[in-house]
Amino acid sequence: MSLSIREIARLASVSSATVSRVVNGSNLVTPQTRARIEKIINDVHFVPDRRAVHLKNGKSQIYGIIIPDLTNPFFTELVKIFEALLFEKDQELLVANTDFHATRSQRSLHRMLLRRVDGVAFLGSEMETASLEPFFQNRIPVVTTDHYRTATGISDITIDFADGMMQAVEHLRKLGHRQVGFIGGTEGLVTSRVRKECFLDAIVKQDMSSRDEWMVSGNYRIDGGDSAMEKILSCSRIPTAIVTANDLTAIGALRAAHRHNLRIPDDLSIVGCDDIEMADIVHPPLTTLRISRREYARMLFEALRAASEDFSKPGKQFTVPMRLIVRQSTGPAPARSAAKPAAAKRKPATKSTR
Amino acid sequence: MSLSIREIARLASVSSATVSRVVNGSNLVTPQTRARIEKIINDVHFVPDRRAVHLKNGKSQIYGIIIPDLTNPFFTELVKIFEALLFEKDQELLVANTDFHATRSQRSLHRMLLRRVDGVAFLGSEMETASLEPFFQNRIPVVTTDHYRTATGISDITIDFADGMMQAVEHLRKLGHRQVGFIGGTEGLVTSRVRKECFLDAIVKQDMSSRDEWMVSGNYRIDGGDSAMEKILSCSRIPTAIVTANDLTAIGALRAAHRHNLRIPDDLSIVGCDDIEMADIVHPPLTTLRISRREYARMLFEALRAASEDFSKPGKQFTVPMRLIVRQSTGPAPARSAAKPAAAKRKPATKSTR
DNA sequence: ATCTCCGATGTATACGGTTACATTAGGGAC
DNA sequence: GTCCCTAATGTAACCGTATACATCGGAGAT
Repeated sequence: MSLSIREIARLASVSSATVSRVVNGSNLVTPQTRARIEKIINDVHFVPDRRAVHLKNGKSQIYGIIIPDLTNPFFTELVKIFEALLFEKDQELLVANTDFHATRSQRSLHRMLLRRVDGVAFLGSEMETASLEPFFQNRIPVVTTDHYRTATGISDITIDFADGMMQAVEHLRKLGHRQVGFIGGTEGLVTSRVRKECFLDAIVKQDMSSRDEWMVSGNYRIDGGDSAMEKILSCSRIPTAIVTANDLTAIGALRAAHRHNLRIPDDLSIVGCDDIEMADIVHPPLTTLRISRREYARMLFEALRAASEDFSKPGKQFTVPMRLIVRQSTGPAPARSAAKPAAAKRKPATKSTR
Repeated sequence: MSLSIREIARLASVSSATVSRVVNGSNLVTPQTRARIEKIINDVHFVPDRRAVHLKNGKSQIYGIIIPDLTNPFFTELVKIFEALLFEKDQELLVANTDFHATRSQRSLHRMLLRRVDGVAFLGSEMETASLEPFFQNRIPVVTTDHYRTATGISDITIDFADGMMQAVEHLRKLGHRQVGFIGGTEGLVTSRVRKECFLDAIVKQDMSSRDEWMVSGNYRIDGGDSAMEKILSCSRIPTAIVTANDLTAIGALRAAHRHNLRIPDDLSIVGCDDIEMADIVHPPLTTLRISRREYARMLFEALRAASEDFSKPGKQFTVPMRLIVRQSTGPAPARSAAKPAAAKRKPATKSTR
């Protein structure tokens, strides 16, 4: 069907080895021979099949990335940077989206294995540690996130939520807030638990308080933040500030708050997390905990590169810092302390005519 | 290094063919033999190398998608749906981001070729038709967008901007607008030219008017929309409505308008294009021309699938419809006709304390 | 003129699977 | 007991490339 190196060899009346040398720029070929073969290659549009090369030399020049939500800007910005890093090294990126499903995560991991990718960045949801065993066996580097364990060839990256939440809570405390709520991520994920615990820890350490009914789960998406906010607003008392598991959640919370005619930040302060581009565009712009995608992507890349070079080295534990970016969704705590402001009665309909 | 099928064969004292049969579930194996081999496979965590399979049977089970901007939600939503479609068929997706660079487009295309992917969806920026020649030669299906030409194995998808712009302009006309501006996409791209021409066509056909100085280029991103809007607002007269090349552009325009204390839609109406999720979240929610990602992704998929099955068939030209979604960024034209409203004098600084 | 040496090219095998074809063994029909 | 058929297994070639090693021939040294 498609041309092979032997076919070219036949056309040029040389051996396949010589053609291979020409293709790979070996200097063991006469300029004349080279020219002749190159002409033929151009004439027939011959393009060598890299798959054979990869099969031959082991490496596939493909990296895989498994992420939970391809529509979350945080991940796409990350993927974009990561892809650019790979592009420079002539490597490519296989993308798998899991929608937070554990089974999709597992299947995606297994496929990466079948393909013998050169490395996998697993940012997906839960995964059994056991499923990384075959990667070790096949000497395929892996970098996980929030897995809190490393092994030979397997590194881990965690985000410094402990510090981040501390910054966010301190910021709120200085603004006079004492009653703070939290909208978390998808129920049952390790990363959700971590965020929540770090938040609670910060609250306790700074002598502030929260309530069980103000700790609601979201789903890391806008709609989840929206309905979580609805739940909080239906409590008999509401907090003066809310911290969220990520920016999309915060944006959803913002939308629900607007629907209830709450003024942000006058009636309620909201803190996001990630600092996606959108955070600066919504109204009001979000105060949020920034996670540098560039730094994050570089860690993913470095972790995999290091393990590629010397697989025997033990994996490394990386930590990504968080930095509070103060914008306009947080402000001084309202005078009424944790009481429902008048405006919070739900207006039956907005002017929406959609 | 990593286990091969022959290694398993040796451990089980059978031939590699038998192991292969076990792996592929052939019924030409005794239950006892099968059980014995399966046990060994499990014990040593053997995972067959798909690359060899692909090399053998030609297909690689990988599709490639080349897109201009991985951070544009329109594309990521598209990629997500496309990936899900492939996932069902046990196929995978290689993603390449071009950032609108022609050279990156070319290189990405070439790499897809080297990999012998089973098909390529090219949503990138410009590309020479000639670079598709080797895809034809290697019988690799391609689907392009806004390329306005097809060939054997090469399909094309275009968005019905002519109809879409007509809907948008008609909507504005009914609201009393007569003076309409346009913020386009990146200068020099075919798709930008098409959008602009369709807009102008609609304006002329509906007896409305525009001005050269109200026709500004953006870059399909938020910042481009923002600065394009700045340009329009610096004109001696400004239009009462503005149509944009995509939602991100519209959102940027919105931001600039807010900065100038223009009320939307009271002072100025804005129409977006794409209907990304964000369009419904910004303030005010955007009136926009919806392009169904699901439909679009399915066309990409169908085009490639059809060509995979029978490469000899000529490519097909698909058209994606646009549908106007009216939200709150458009309203009746202001009384002052194309005159600058008082508020449009730029306030030196907003309350931004960022 | 002979011997070396090296540059240019060819030969053959490996990579890890699949599979057409060959081989073997065991059971049923006669 | 022979013959035949078939189910189970083995053998070997192939996919497209890289490359270790073999070969060949000409230039330079002696």
